[in-house]
Amino acid sequence: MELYQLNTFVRIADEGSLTRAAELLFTSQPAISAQIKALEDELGVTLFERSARGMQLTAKGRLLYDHALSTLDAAAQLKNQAQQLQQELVGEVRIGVHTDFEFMRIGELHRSLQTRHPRVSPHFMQSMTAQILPDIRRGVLDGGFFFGPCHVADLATWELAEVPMRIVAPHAWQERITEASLEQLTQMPWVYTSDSCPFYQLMQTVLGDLESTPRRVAYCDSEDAVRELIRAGAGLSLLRADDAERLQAAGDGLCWSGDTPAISLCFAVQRQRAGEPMIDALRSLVFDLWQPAQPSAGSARG
Amino acid sequence: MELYQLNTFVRIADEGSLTRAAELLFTSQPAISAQIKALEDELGVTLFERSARGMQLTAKGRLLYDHALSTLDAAAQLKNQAQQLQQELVGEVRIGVHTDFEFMRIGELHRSLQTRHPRVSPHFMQSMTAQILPDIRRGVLDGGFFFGPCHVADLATWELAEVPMRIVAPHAWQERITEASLEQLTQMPWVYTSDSCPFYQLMQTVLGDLESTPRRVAYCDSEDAVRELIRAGAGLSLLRADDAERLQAAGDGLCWSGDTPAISLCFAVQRQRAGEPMIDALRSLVFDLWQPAQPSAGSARG
DNA sequence: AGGCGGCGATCAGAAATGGCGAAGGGCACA
DNA sequence: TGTGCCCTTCGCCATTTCTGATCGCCGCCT
Repeated sequence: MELYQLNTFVRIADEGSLTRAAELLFTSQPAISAQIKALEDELGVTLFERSARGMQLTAKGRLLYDHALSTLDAAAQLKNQAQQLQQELVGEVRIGVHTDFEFMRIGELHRSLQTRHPRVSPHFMQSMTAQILPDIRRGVLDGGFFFGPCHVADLATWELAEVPMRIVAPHAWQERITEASLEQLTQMPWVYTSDSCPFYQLMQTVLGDLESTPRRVAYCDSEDAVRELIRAGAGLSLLRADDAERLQAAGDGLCWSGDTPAISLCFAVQRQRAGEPMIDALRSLVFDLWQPAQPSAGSARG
Repeated sequence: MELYQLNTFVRIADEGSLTRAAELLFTSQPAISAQIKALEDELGVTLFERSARGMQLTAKGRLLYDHALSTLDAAAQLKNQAQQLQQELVGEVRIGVHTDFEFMRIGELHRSLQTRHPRVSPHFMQSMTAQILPDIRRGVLDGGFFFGPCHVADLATWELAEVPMRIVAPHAWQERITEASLEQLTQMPWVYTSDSCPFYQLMQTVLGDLESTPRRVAYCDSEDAVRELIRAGAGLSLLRADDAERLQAAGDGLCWSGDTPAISLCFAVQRQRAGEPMIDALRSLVFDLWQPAQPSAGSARG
């Protein structure tokens, strides 16, 4: 029993005539005669009464007709679903997020993903730059945000924005910080991040040129820990400007007034997966959200 | 897209391996590989991810899997239904009933039919012997009861029972009837039935031998009319014994005490349809109900 | 009553399709 | 680096399916 036979079956039943059904099915009359014969043989049921005026369902045929219809219906639904899925993205994407979700506008990203690709379910995994890049490499993540430097040899990366930074001190250090030079800040105790962290590299850039190396009183991996240590009066550190100002507004820290270089907010995917529809859609949505000045900056070209 | 492809599809999905699925389907591995390839091409959707460990559903494949299952399910239901219908009788039977339904135990017949052949819906059509036999001939009725003589040239008939008859007179004729001879009854006015009615023939049998032909004051077609005319005092007539006694009990008539020949209750179907399962089942149920002495009496042999 | 037209069944040959075994390439695991 | 497993591809064969012609049947029209 095959679908083409069932289709023929209902067609003949609807038309009441084998000959007319054959025309509608763009085939010959003997062909579908044989199909029905085979179907009747297999089912062990006479489906039609043959007469000089055509073919008419028997009582049993009428009962089986409904089942044939629903079978064909289910098959049609399958084809429809497939048709829809053809153009549609389906599956999961795992996206690494290296800093707080609010700043990264993950809510907006999620909303636009849901709208444009409703069958894609995103996993937003909070992590750190130092974790995210190897996870993308290993395929644990499909894409991820990170803080620059943007160029990463073996990944496709794009710079999304420049994020202003601030040097922040504990609140109690007001008189020591105000008017202090960068040189003078170096003498004070610093809360450092691990050396794989881009903040570390930024600190090296800012402080590394000076003669005196800064005093490191602590190392930590997360911005949250940095904030907490500043709040606790442990030492100075670098924070995103918006973060730093919030800290200052809450009376938990002080922003140093001098210039501080910005850091690049970047996005990365595996280079060899850059052409995949899912990856491409993800990149496209991230771009829509962040509107980077040069859409394909960074190492994506290389 | 055909059912065998869908079957292969779910089999591979369940097994997670094309090779194992091929074994279970008693076919070769290249064969079902081609089937899936054709299915994927037709649907425009990649159903499986191929790896060195086997085949695994893609996200889209997982969505289509359910539809494939329900299609196969509907097809299986069709086959089951057909399987059941193979041994089952389905359709309508039209049965002619020549006298009142209660006497003919139509309720019981209906019940046994419903029990043994639930998909058969009977039409019980009240009629008269003179109508029923031609209706069977013409195929308007599939079978029917009638009053004998049982032998009907071109039909298959069976005698079910001997039904005792009575000569019944109006209630007011008590003194005229009691002790009257058949010869004397003939002198009185008679309610006759049409000459195609077996009651007529029975009357002819009973009265025809006598010298004096009976006085016919009325002709009518239905037993109901006969009863009513007796009740109204119009004349004598023949009735089924049970009917006659009920009439007498109600004070509406008098049973003549002399002997009256019985009439045969018979059942008929078209001779050439005697082998059809539906006809045969009907006959069988009628026999179960009436338990005739010689199951295949009458002209069924001839 | 007889001929005509339409319908489904059947048949032989042709076309298409599905299946098989062998060979090939990729990946994991040892 | 080699071995084994797994899916794909290829050429060939067997079976199925389709086609066009023909037949027999029945209802309808003349």
